[in-house]
Amino acid sequence: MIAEVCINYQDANVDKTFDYLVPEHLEELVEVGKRVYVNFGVSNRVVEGLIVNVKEDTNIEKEKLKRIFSVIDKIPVVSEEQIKLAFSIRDYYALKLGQALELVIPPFISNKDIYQISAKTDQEIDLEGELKEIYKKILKRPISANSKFAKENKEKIISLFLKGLLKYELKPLKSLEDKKENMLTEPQYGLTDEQNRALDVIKTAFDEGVYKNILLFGVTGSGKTEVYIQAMKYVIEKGKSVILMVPEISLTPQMIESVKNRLNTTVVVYHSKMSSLQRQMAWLKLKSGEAKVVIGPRSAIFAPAKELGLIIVDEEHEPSYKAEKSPRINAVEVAQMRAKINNIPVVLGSATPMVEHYYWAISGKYLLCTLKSRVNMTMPEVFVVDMKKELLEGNKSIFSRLLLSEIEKNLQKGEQVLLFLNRRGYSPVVICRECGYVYMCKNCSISLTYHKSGYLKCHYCNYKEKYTGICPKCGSKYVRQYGSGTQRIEDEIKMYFKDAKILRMDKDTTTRKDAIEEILNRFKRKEADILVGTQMIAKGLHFPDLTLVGVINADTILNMPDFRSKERTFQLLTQVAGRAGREKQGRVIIQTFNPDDYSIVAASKHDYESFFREEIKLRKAMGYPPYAYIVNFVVVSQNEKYAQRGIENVYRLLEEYSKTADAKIYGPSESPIFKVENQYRYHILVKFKKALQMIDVANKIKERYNYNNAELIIDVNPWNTL
DNA sequence: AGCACGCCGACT
DNA sequence: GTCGGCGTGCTC
Repeated sequence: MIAEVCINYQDANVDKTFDYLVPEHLEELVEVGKRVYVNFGVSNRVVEGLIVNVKEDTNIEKEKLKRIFSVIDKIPVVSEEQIKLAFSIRDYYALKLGQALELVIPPFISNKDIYQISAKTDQEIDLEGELKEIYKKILKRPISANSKFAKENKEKIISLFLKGLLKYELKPLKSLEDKKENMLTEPQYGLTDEQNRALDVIKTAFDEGVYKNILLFGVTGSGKTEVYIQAMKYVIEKGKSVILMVPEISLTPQMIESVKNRLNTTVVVYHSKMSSLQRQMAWLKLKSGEAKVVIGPRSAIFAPAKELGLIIVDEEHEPSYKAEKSPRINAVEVAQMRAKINNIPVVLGSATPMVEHYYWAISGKYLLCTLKSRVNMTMPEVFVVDMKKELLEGNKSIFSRLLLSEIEKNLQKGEQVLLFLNRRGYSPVVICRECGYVYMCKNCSISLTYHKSGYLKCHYCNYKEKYTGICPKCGSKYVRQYGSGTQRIEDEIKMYFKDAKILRMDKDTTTRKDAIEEILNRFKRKEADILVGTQMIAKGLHFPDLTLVGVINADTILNMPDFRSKERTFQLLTQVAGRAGREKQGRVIIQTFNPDDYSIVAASKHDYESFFREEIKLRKAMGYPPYAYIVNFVVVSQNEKYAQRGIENVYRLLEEYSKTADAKIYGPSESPIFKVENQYRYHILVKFKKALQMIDVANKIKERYNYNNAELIIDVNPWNTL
């Protein structure tokens, strides 16, 4: 018996598996997905590894193989399905095997805090000196695998393991069962024809047992959630489990509640902010099959759901599904890989589908289900205000005359207002008027934002310094703040409407736990008339008396140097507009310097189709997705020279490997934000015509890049190239 | 990660 | 000549 083992998956430096001989006494314990201790390298040091495959004697020269000397886990910590998924992820994102496996290994397993070490027999064994002391201690009472004692005596404990005296096992769990609430309520408002059709498509795909993408394109309030719930019910009744992905757990409490109440099974939530014990419980419930539904953000796609039958991705266009840090996976793509492995359907739900997904839906690659009619709701009226014109006509304020008069009306009627600006702080730029000096972050090539607290802050690395009002370069007192963030909006609104009660919700006011919920509840109880905020107020909120939404500056996203900027603008405007008048008639005012831009015009008319038609033309002309597959090769180092040398290496490799592929190379060049957290960044953007060629070239470069002074990050299908 | 191997300059 | 610098590559 031979076990294929991935070594050191935590530090991810070894990018292949190794064959080990399984000694006879371990044959029964060895299983794919369990961790083992093995000797590794010339010095034979003891390392942890994960069994990814078990095979019978083949042609391998067994004399060359080392032997596994102990099996750590009683039950596999990773399923064979999850290992397959890790291999797919490694191939697609050109990751090292260890990096990919780390994604499917539950975090608490790495922490080892649910494991304990105990003695195998209850007899005192004949041992010498310190070993005896340690053994006696463990015999008396099992120790936590993560304890200080275990760490301090690692070597000796391992040698006790080698003697076969200790075992490694799951700690008995404290009973933390949450009460099963039996609040099963049936839907009132029955399914509409459109909903029924969508449900049938999902059921059929599930019954057929094939991998298929189903795009559920439904406007806000068209009842997507109801379709999800009915589809989940169907799948659960057939004994299979479901993963429901949501962009952000804190903003979807209503959905979680209704799923919990409506489904006759244990539903677990799976995300990084849970306590370690909560996560262990969720993990065990899924692993045992007790829980058939898991809800969570990006990381939930790796949950150990047993016999997976369906994956649903709600708000599939949300950027939070794409990881911004390496490994830069996209949970939607991972969902598709996992569905493919299991031969099951994926439902992608959105009111503003990602351009690629809609393109594939109308070209027949995906199935398309459309929900057009809104349940008990009307669309808000949208006004686009040309801020150039406002300026020409003498209005120098941040607010247009229309917005001010509409706010006034709302305050008089006692109805609420939402003001949206995609920028926190007071002013994003501070400039000396005498010498032109711009305050920059010491660690990043980013201008510092002035905050009302009297500090200048970097929104990339959180560096902050006290604001003195005196130019550090020339000593002048004529330093001025330019542009506005949410803090300034709040201040200026107070000047116009002295009696209005205002709440602000952005990253700065929501650092405390539960702060988001608190602010939203206060607004819901009508303790404030106006809510000012960033992105986070755009999603899923529902306030009956909110009838006016103001977008202070629609251009902040539009002007980003990114091919998705128009799509993001359309999505965000549509989303934030959807907050107005969900029960009463609502109004939306969009302030912009580009009133004719198609993304803004289409959003104001609630017209996805016309936005898509314009956007897809542009994508085709410029050779962007879905007409190309993009990889961003980024090389990063604290030392500018090293980063430069690294990217030159990548360029040489690219020239060599992309010869036979249909590829266009852009760069190398400095990344748009050259320095972040004291790391210099160079990048090369490559467009491929064929996905397979992209994967092939990216993997070859990963294998051949060996310049240790600068790290190479390969971003497949990037969402931002800053 | 470690460790060995090997190709080059420095130097008893 | 050979000692050791570190760049490169391997570890079942």
